[in-house]
This record gives sequence, C-alpha cells and structure tokens, in this order.
Amino acid sequence: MPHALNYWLMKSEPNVYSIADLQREHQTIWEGVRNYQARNFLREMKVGDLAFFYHSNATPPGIVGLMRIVKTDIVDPTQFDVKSKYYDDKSTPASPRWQTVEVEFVETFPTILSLETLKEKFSDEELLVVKRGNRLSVMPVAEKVAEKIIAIASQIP
DNA sequence: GCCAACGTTGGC
DNA sequence: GCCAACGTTGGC
Repeated sequence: MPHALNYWLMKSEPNVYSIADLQREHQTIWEGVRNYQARNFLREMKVGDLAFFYHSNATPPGIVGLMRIVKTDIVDPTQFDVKSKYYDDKSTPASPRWQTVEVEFVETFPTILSLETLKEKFSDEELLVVKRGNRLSVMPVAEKVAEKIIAIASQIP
C-alpha cells in the first residue's frame, strides 16, 4: 500500500528564488534551510508529496503555486561551499547537518492566495503560516486544509 | 526602514 | 542549565 500523500508549505523570497524561476528551471534543489525544525520537516518528506510555494517578503506575501517532491535525503551542497552564505563550518561531509529535497514545478495558481486571504479562511491552528510571528520556512499542511487551498486557488479569479 | 517575534550563541 | 545578548525573519 502506498504511503499517504503529505502536503507542505515552503517559503522563498521571490527576489532570491521565485516560482517563475522554478517554472523556468522545472526542478531545483531547495537549498539554504538552516533551521533545525524546518530541516526535520524536509527529512520527513516523501517522493510524491506536494508542497505549496509561498512568497515571503513579497507584495503581497502569499501562496503562489504548487510543486512536487521528486527526490529526498539530499545533502545540501551549499553547507560545504565556503563562498556560499549558507556555508556551515561545523558541518562535515562525514556527518552533514543539512539535508533537503529536490522539487519540481507543478503549477502557478491563476491568482495569489495572499496572506490576508489565508488569514480570512484559516485559523492559525489550521494553517501555521498565518500565525503571527511564525518564522518557520518549511511546515506541514493538513490534507483537508490543503484541499481547501487548492479549491480556492482553482476558482476563476 | 521599523520592529516584533523568535532562534542561536556563549558566558557563567 | 539559565538567560542576556545578538542575529535573522518577515509582515507592515
């Protein structure tokens, strides 16, 4: 029996890496997560899981599309790159600290689901990203909530 | 640019 | 193990 499909939400600042970048490149390694809670969620991901792409530090911030996890347990190469801002001198190839996943583009939603809209539709218990002060860049999304997000996103604008 | 929230670091 | 200082995130 196949594992249940899990849903996630992953944040990126569009001036660093946007959904348009992912659409053009088709797939990417999700580099640069340096928070243990977020990394632990990355470690839990399974091939086939779906993740909402969230633009943070954007105008407006919000969910802009969907991607799929295509490879898991990737050692984030930037942790060993001394020229990278994500370089971690406490991490060694023998025991790397930071794992991540490879994602592929699925779709850009016809309209952005702004943080304001998400706050209207969901409580902070249903959807962690609407919680005030939340800084986690990778988080799980409950299946029912995910289905509702997709339904809202699919409506004709 | 401001600043609230919160994670990390390091002295003790 | 506590906690003050510091750095970062990210909405506004």
